[in-house]
Amino acid sequence: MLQMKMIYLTEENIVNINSALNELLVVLFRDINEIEEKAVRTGQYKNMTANDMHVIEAIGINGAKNMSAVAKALNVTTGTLTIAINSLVKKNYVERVRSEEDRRVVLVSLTPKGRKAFYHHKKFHDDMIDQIVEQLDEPEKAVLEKALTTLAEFFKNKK
Amino acid sequence: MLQMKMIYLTEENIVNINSALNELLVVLFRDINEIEEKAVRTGQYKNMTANDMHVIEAIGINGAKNMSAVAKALNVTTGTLTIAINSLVKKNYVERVRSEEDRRVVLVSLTPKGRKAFYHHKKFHDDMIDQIVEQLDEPEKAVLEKALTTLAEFFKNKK
DNA sequence: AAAAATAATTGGAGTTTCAAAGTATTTTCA
DNA sequence: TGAAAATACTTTGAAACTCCAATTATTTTT
Repeated sequence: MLQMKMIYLTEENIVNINSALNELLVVLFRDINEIEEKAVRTGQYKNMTANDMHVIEAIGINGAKNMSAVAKALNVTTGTLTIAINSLVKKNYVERVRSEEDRRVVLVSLTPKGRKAFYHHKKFHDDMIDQIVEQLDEPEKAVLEKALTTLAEFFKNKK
Repeated sequence: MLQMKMIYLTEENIVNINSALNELLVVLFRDINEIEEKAVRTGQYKNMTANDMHVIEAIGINGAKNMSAVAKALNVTTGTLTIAINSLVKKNYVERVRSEEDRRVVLVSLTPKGRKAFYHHKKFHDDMIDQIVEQLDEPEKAVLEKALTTLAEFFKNKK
């Protein structure tokens, strides 16, 4: 497969692109989480908080994880996670069992309801990406990937 | 000015781009706010929370704004904003004066210290955009803008 | 064994949030 | 004009989330 792409730019276009980019990124930064939360907290997931979603995402659907690992992934203390898990267990999104191999360890995993919530959240991401990607041809996707990689790199350095 | 760009893609590249894009966006979404907060809370701004930054950004540097307008811009109740402003006044980032024209109205504006914080935060955004933009040529910037516009559009529909 | 280390929970204190009630002021209109 | 309604903001009370430090239970080290 082979593609060729030509883009013609005027001076005026170029001047505007930088400030447009700036504005877009600022808006996205400011609203991203809020919008995601609103989009995900619908229907049967009304009683899930943004925090609940993050914890569910961190536990994931690949079997049980211990508290320390999940807390580390979320960048919170285990004390904080204990409280979050208490609430998720009460709401029946998460199951909590003590490890047989090491009785100090507590393993958390998603219940069927928790897994459904996980996929519901994932769908938001997938839809978003689909919508972006379907507007772009392959060379454009390659460019976007490059830009996002740069962005990710910028963040990694700041961390 | 005129530019011409050619990109050749193999089948394999194309398959990987979608999943790479997906992963990048997910990572950016998850970490954006946390990283921004860490990047901004340095040196003399150590005692500023992410919340403080948002309020300072919403007040801006173009004169005083009343509480309702700022609360609306931030998508919080005025009660919530009152508490945030209490803290910012105590920390000397914000000044609060009652309007002479309408004594019900409270006007908030940034102190010199608040304006410095505003520019400090702005610098983070500017640096980030510079770093991305300097890696891209003009046609590439146009593609990035297109993708971000799509993303912003996606959000607007979800709101 | 006793001491040290590890994993998680608990308790206390501080923020941030909202909804609802309260206060002060201005506008409406009868 | 002056009572009622509307507006702008603050306060209060309750819930959610956070951390740090203390505690409990268990395992590892020496």
